[in-house]
Amino acid sequence: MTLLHDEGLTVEELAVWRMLQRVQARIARHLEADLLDAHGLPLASYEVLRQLAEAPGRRLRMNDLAERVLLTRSGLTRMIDRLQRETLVTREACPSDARGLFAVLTDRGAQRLAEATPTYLRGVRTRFLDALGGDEVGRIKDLLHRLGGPDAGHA
Amino acid sequence: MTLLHDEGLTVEELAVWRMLQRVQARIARHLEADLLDAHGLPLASYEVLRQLAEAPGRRLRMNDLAERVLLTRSGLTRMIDRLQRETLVTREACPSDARGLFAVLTDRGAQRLAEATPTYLRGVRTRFLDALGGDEVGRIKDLLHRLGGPDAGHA
DNA sequence: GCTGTAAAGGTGTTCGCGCAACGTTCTAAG
DNA sequence: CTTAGAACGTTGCGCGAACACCTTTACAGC
Repeated sequence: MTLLHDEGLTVEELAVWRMLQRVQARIARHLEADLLDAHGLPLASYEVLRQLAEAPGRRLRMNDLAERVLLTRSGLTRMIDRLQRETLVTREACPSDARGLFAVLTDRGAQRLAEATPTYLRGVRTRFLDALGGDEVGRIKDLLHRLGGPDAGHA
Repeated sequence: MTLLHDEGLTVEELAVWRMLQRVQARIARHLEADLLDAHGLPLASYEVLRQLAEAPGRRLRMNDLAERVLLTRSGLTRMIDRLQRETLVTREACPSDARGLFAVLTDRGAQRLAEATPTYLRGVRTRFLDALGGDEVGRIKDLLHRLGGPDAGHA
């Protein structure tokens, strides 16, 4: 229980944070590689398509979508540009607010998502869940939920 | 316990992975911002300096260091270039292997690290640990350790 | 000794992202 | 009605990272 400096952190606590970083990065990198060379789809793009697929009307406001996929609005603009170039997504005006735009999943986008999803799920299974006991999923979920703040809950 | 596709994942399991991503990204972004505007030091640079400070002789082979900070070798080359420009790090030849280079922490680097560390630790405390009960640290450490694979253990 | 293979590190290039600034539209206060 | 401020999305810019490739060195087999 050796304390570090005057912040009252133990080395163990610090190590936990480092581990969290490593684990997340490692898994994300694997998933990215899997998706990329099986479907030419970056992980971030996959997440965007998935969010849209889950949203009512397959559409989400840019701002809203940006928050969900942890991108800035400008970052999302470029991402949607790319996806639109591949005709996986369209932009549609928002009737109730002329400032707003919807990102809308196209049929091709939905199909592409469907193709990639098995790869993604298999990756999550093998890179992540297999290392955990089934009962531990519930516990880690509980812990992460506490860390996720007030949002972060989208079953 | 609804299952997804044919991979045998539950929605809960998938949600846990998403949460892990969100939590890590959110915290890292906060730490980055804190370090950046208090000391003009990106989080990744901080991690490099810290790894060097903890290493015997304040030095690490480039390849070795790259793995620890989750960078490719080329990424680390540029990073060390930058840190060297600020005289926080030096490169030294490896006596036993002419191909090898050490990245070595300078005194200025150590000092800069010391200045930034309270900010870093305070960030980890407030953005991460405060949301956890003390007893939960041990549990999450155990879980992450399992996910971290054979390495990832540096107290 | 040579030769082939692998490893270490660096370089050219490309790409994705965040920040700051901008135009547009909505909304509230007067 | 007018005007100040905020919200939404986009754009110019610079930075940081990965990928593919290159040089140099180490090490194995013959």
